[in-house]
Amino acid sequence: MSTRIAKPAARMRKQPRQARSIATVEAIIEAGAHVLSELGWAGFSTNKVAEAAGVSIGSLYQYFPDKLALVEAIRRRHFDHVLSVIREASAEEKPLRQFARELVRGMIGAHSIHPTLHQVLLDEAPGDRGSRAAHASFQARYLEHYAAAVAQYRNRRKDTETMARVLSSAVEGVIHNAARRNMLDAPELQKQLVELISAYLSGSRAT
Amino acid sequence: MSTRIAKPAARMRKQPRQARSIATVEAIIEAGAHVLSELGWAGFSTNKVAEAAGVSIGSLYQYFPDKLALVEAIRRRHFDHVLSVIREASAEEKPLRQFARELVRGMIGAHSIHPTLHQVLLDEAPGDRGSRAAHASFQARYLEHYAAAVAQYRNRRKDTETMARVLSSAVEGVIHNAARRNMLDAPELQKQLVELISAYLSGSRAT
DNA sequence: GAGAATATGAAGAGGATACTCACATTCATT
DNA sequence: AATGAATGTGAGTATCCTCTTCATATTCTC
Repeated sequence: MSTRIAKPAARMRKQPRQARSIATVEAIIEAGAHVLSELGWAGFSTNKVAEAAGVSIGSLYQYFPDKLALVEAIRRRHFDHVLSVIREASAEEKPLRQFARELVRGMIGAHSIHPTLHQVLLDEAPGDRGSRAAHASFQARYLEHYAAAVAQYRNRRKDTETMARVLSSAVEGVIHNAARRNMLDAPELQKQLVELISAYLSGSRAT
Repeated sequence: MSTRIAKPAARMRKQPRQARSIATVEAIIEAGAHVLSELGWAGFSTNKVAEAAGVSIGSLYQYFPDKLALVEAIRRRHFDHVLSVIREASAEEKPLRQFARELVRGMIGAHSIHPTLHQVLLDEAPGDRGSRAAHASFQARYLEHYAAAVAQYRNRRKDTETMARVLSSAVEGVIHNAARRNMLDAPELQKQLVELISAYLSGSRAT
């Protein structure tokens, strides 16, 4: 990656300049992700986020003009993370099984801290204004990566997109479910998930 | 369906006796499922449910002592439905592919009306008091059915439970996702889901 | 030490919530 | 047709949270 440009800065009321304020903003976003994942969009209130961040509510509004701007910041951070994971797993050509293993490892990593954040972000949290576009674009790129993998391991040209959709939602389903039951670390679960992916992509031809 | 015995009646303030009130209660439960699925536990308010049911808020409290009793009624109805679907699909011995097809068809049917009800019921909605037990018991029986199917098509004795877990959550994930995008009826999606199940259960033996 | 950056939290203004109750309507039964 | 039970109504209560602001206090940079 070329020199990290401070991201387009998501709608902010004021740019943090000192190290102290940068840490504050970071804490707020992190706490926001936590609250969002734990309580859902329902329980996501600015007061709770501030408290969870160990910060005054005033500080929150010092940097985020409103609730939505905060959600957008959280969304952006999470999406970036997830995309990088898939990109890495599907980079280079590698044996199917290895791809599956890396994908599972990466996805579990991306969800183990905030188990349901992904779901909430996609399904519950509203995305008014410009975020609608970013949202769709994330979904598209997300699926693209899966589709690329499918195309690579499956010679059939048809149904690639559908397969990508099925695969991604299956993986998400398993991980989400495991997270809810604190089973994300169970190695046999990881193994079985790898198995599921491999089986589907290698395609058993039994009737 | 054999003669439906009026279920043990979930905690109710008053038993509906006339046809009119039975219809009212039914409308309330149905509307409740709708609201719960559409707005999540967050947006689930008794006032909204009453309005959606086309009934006065007073009528709701005529039969349900409080919000939780209503959720329990909704939960009970949905769980019964889902269980019967799995039971039917995994009844008798049948070829793997046929089992998969029937399972997919049934699960899609059970989720097409209230796409996310299942998730909300399991993850978000609280279950104080005695419902905790019913909740766990449902989960257990739910998994049992999957496990039975896994055991039937897979000779390996090990990991049956994990496989059941993986399978069920994968299926749920795909269906939930498809529902959110109004793709539940897409035949190629159904086909691919059947494929996924079959592939996993018939087990590709590549390392 | 001056001025900017950062942090605070009580308070305002508004809305939503679960639930009650006194009353109106409709039913089943005679 | 009449009577009492069953059913239905919805304005109203009290409570709790919400998002956000602002005047003030602290901490940093230079």
